[in-house]
Amino acid sequence: MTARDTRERILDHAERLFAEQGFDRASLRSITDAAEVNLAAVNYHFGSKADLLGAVLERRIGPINAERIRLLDQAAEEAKPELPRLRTVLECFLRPAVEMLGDVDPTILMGLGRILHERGEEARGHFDRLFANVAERFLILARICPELAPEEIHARFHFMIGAMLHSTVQVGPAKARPRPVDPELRLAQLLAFVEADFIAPPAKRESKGIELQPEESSS
Amino acid sequence: MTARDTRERILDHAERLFAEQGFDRASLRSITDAAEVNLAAVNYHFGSKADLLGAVLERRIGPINAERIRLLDQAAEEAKPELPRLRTVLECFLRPAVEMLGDVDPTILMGLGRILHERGEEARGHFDRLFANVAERFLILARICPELAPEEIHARFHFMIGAMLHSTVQVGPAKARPRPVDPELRLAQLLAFVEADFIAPPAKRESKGIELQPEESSS
DNA sequence: GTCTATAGTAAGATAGAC
DNA sequence: GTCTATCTTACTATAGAC
Repeated sequence: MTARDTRERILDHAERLFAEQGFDRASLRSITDAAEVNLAAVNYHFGSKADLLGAVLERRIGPINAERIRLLDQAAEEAKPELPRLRTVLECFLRPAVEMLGDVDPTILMGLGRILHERGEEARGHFDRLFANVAERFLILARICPELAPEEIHARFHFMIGAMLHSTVQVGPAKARPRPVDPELRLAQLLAFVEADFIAPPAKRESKGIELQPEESSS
Repeated sequence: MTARDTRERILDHAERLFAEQGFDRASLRSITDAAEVNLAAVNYHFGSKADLLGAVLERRIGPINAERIRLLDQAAEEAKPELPRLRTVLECFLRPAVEMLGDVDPTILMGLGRILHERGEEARGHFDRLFANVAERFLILARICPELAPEEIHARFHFMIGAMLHSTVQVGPAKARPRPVDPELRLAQLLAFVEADFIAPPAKRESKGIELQPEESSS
């Protein structure tokens, strides 16, 4: 077995087990046992359990974010000397995720999405690092929506990311979750939702979007 | 300090720490330190960490479910010899939660809601136990919606519970979450959403309700 | 790069004195 | 009921042979 095999095998099973059980409950032993590699290989290749999670997320999200930037550059080029339309920019953000994650087991997507919530502050580090480039490039939104203050743009961008993550956390029995949906349809729905969020006037965003079902709980 | 104080103090701080950090990361030691009680008191009063979580959930959800059943009995009595209206029954389910949780710190509600997701199978036991009575009584929905198969009723009921839990998992930076919303407004919104879910024709429930933002992820 | 063996830590649980 | 002290277990991480 080559070193590359070992690395990939660890990543594959770490991803699955993190998603299935959460970061804390998935032990390195269970991961290396499943991957049929030695326990010490994790620290050799990744340094620590936290960095292993980082690598897992990087492998999924990195290519998506690279594609986002590629599409955005292309859209900006085509629109010159104007700015691209809001919807176009949002599509540059959403399309790579919908397309590149379409074939991934939804259970894994849900699980990884949950992990980014689960461990607020610790995951925040991974999160910020992974999205640093994308967030910076998509500041073009500030020029497309000049009526929104920078903090407002920032909040809405985070809201958009959050809505995507949020929507991964499916609830109820598995069979109640209808599965295959046409990717273009999904993209259109998501786009409509997110665009509405960006078009909304500043301030006073109480009863909109995902807030439509107000916070409620545990019962 | 009386025994009752000890019990309540443990429950208070366990609830907070479970909500803030999740079940696994909140250690019994951190809980007993915060509550200023002895470590062994947890096992004395609750038996185990898992049972402590059960008691925390019971304390919040138990009274709500009791009130749900009380309201449903009352509605059924008033409607005799007819069946109560669908909306009335759903309101019997939703109102106690909205009213009785209105004053609870949203952070705690979110945290507890997340825990019920977080640890799928383990939490499922608590979940089923806590909702057993309520689920049984609300089978009256099957008679009110005779066009829906029993499994369909069951799925939609779970979907309703899930939607409530789901909506607790707020995302994005804390300041982006607008807070105080009029309870009656929240109830009305939630009711509209849930009623729409129940009124929908059988099968083919793909692009409705919370599914409106399709499953998507990690990016 | 891979392995064995183990150090070091933190956790849940409990026995037994008071 | 409460406390101290301890048992047992599981984990991450690493040192060092190969």
